Amino acid sequence: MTIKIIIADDHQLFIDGIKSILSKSFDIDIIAEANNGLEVLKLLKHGILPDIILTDIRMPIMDGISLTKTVSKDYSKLKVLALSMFDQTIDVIEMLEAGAKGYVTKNIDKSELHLAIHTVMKGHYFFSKNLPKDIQDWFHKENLIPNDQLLTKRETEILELIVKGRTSLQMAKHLKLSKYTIDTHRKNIHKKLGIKSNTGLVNYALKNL
Amino acid sequence: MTIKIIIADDHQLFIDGIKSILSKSFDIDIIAEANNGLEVLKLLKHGILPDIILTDIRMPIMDGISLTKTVSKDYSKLKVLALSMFDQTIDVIEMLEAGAKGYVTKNIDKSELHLAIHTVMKGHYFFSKNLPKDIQDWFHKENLIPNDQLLTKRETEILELIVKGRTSLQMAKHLKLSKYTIDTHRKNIHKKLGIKSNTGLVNYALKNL
DNA sequence: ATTTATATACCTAACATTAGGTATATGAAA
DNA sequence: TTTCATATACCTAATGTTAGGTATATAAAT
Repeated sequence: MTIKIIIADDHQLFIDGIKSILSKSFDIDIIAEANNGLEVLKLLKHGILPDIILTDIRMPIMDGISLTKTVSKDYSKLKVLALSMFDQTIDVIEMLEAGAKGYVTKNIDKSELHLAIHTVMKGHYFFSKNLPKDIQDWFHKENLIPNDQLLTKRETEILELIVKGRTSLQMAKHLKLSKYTIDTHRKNIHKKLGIKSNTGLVNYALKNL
Repeated sequence: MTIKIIIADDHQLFIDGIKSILSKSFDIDIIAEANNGLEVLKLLKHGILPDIILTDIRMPIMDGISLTKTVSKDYSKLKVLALSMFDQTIDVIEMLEAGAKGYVTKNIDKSELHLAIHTVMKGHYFFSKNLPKDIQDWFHKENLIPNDQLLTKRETEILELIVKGRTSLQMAKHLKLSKYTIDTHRKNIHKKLGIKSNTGLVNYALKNL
C-alpha cells in the first residue's frame, strides 16, 4: 500500500528537492503539490485526497497553521506533517495545537524524512530530533496527561491570577503566602505545561480554561 | 420621575449605610437589596426591575463581574454602577469590559454618589475621581478612539510579537532594530491602550485583534 | 512654515520573572 | 510503610520589563 502525499511549500525549489528525495521510495507517492494552503484545500475539494499533507508553516495567502486547522476540522482522517525552516517553540506548539501530527525541520536528511512519514502514517507523533528540548517536554505534558488533572487547585488559582496580571508579590499578599511559594508554584506550572513565559501562560489559559 | 435602584453587597452594614444616604433623596428609590449577584438575578426574574444596579465587585456565590456580564446580555437597558473597596486598575477594567457604566470607590461622599447615579442615569459614564489615572487613560483610549486607528503599523507588529512571547531582545534582532527602540514602542503601546503589563497586552490582543 | 505623528535610539533605576537549586510537612496511594 | 503528590518556604544569579527621561529624522497635516 503506497502512502499518498501532498506537498505544500511556497518555494518551488524546495518542493522539487523533497520530490526527488521521496520519488525513489516505492511506497510513497506524491499525488499533488501546492504553493500555499488555499491550493491544498482546493485539491481536497476536488477529491484529491492524500494520506499525509507535508506542509510548510509560513506561506502566502494561507499559511500552514490555518491549513492545518481547517484540515483537522474538515478532513480529520488526513494527517498533517509540518515542515519548517524554523524550530522556534512557538511555531511548533501552534502547529500541534492546530492539529499537526508531527514537525520536521528542513535540514533533516532523507532517512529521517522517511521515518517521519512512516511514523505519522502509523498514527504516531513525530518530531525532528533537533527541535528544542522544551517542545518534547511540552508535548509529553500536554498530550499524555489529561488537561483537567494537570494543574492542582493551587496552581490553577495562581494561573488565573497571572492571567489577571497580578505579580508574584501581589499574589503572595492576597493569598497570604510567601513570594517564594508563589514562584515555586509558577515553576511547577511552567514544567507541567511546558510553557516558560508569562505571556505564553496567558495564551494557554485564554484558549484552554 | 424617581430612579429605581437595587443595591448588591455582601456586607449588610454597607447596604444600610448607602440606604441611609440615598433615602433622603426624593428622586432615588431603593426598590430592593441583595447580598450577592445571584440574588439580584432572582429579583430581576421576578419582575423587580430597577434603573440602576449598584453592585459590589467581590461577593460570594456570584460576584459583581459575572452579574454585570449577565445583566448586560439579558437586561441591556439596566445600568450597572460598580461600587468597590478596591481601586485597582484590573478590577475597574474588568467591570467596564463586563458592561458597567461607572465605577465608584466605597470612600466617596454623599454628593459624589448622587452625582454618579444621576450621571449614569443620563447615559454617561462615571468614575470616582480618586481612581488611578491610567483608568481614565484606558477608558478614553478604549472608548473614544476607534480601535483600528489606535496603534500604528509598527506598534501592532510589536504587539503581535509580544503575544507570541518574544522578548524585547528577540524582537530587536528579528526586526533589525535597537532594543531601545522596541522598548520605546512598548511604552507607546502601554500609553495608548492604558495597559501597563505584558499579560494585560496578551489579554487585550486575544480579545481585540 | 510650524506642528503633529511616526519611527528611531539611548540611558538608568526599580521591579518582576525565570531557572537553578534545596528543604519540610502532610495526606493519599501502592 | 514507603513512595508520591501537593503545598509550603528559602536562596541566588541571570534575564526581562516597566517607568522616567531625552533626542533626532522624516513625512504628513494645519
